[in-house]
Amino acid sequence: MTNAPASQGGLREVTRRAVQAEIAGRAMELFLEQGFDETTVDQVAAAVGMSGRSVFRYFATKEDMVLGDMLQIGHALAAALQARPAEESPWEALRRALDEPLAALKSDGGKALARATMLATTPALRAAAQQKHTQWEELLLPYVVQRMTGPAATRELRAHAIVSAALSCLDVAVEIWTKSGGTKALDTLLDTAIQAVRS
Amino acid sequence: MTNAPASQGGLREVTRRAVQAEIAGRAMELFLEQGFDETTVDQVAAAVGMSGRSVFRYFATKEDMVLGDMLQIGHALAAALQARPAEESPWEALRRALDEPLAALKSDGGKALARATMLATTPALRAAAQQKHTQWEELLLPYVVQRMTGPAATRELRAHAIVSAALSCLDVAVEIWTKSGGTKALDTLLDTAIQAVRS
DNA sequence: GACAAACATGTCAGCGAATGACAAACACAG
DNA sequence: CTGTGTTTGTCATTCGCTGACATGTTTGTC
Repeated sequence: MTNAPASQGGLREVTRRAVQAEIAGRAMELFLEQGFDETTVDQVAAAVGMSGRSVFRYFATKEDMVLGDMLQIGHALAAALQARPAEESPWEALRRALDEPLAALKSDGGKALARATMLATTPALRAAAQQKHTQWEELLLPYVVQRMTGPAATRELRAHAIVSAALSCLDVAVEIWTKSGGTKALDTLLDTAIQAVRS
Repeated sequence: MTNAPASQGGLREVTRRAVQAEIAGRAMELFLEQGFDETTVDQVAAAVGMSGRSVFRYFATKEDMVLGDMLQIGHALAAALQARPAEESPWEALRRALDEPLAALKSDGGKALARATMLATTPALRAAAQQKHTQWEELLLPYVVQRMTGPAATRELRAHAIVSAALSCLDVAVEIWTKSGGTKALDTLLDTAIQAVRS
């Protein structure tokens, strides 16, 4: 009546996001405190005052409490890639598209670093992150294919190889970055990695 | 004790390997028949006539029944890389070191293809395979670092990037290979992928 | 304001992977 | 045969995760 349903159940979606963020935040605290594997889902649930079952209605897996936003970032990355000028080569466009997420990591200060460190030292999280990484590849692939020249028959293969290699460079750069305690410049590391690969 | 004093005390180790192979074989049959996720460890155990608990004394995880030999291959790969002439560039040496495992895949006929297909379509296996892939990186890294020229400060970073990119190329090539049903030449796919990345 | 549909939550029950503890069966040295 | 060490089975338990059911709580409609 008086209120337009904004965006059809918009309120529900807002509260849902809020609860999700609350869970992720508390979970992150506990994980950093006592480790990811050493923290049970029920502990997280208790910390936010709900049942363990309900937590799984907000996150499909325990890992998603840490990596839940990576899919969003992937979409943002794809959008940024699509927005790059068509003249840029695949490598160039990919590198530029990574600028924004890279800056986000830097501005986030120690929080992103702590997260990256935990991610690097927890096998279960590493595995989950690599899965997201694969999703990114699928999101980015079409926009790289568009930029490919040369024989059409191998276009998909070559585009896929470039995307995968670029993300590998990102991973390596982030790894060295975390090992350095965040002192080294992440964008320089990435540039060096990419240049080395393209030697 | 998942690890072994290996070469010493041969008989025990031999029987152990034999049982391991037996389990892996039966497991593979069941997995291909009814799917990896749809097969319980107890089913595999029953098929080889032992308790579920004992199966876990031969394989640390269910995934290892499929991927158990990947670590060995990694060591073989590292040895092959080390054996390449010192004049070869990192990329060249890595490519040549991959020749043998590639040939093994080809000669194995449909078996390797079926395995690769299941691996590609089962998230849990993909994740585990990527973990082994990371182990490979660590095994190969030192021998690539040896081959690096240029500023020493970034040598590790650049070497790591190249190794990671090379294995990414391998993954992409294998993926297209499985999608093609094994018709396309795997080594050509890999060459094309590497060339594209180094553009 | 009443009512029905949609949604969120708690509770209970269960599956399957993985681990620890203990006892029995076995091989093998002396 | 006896003692030692390894392998295996059995039992119990933890933990991630899912399904089913019941109970409220919103939300939108008449």
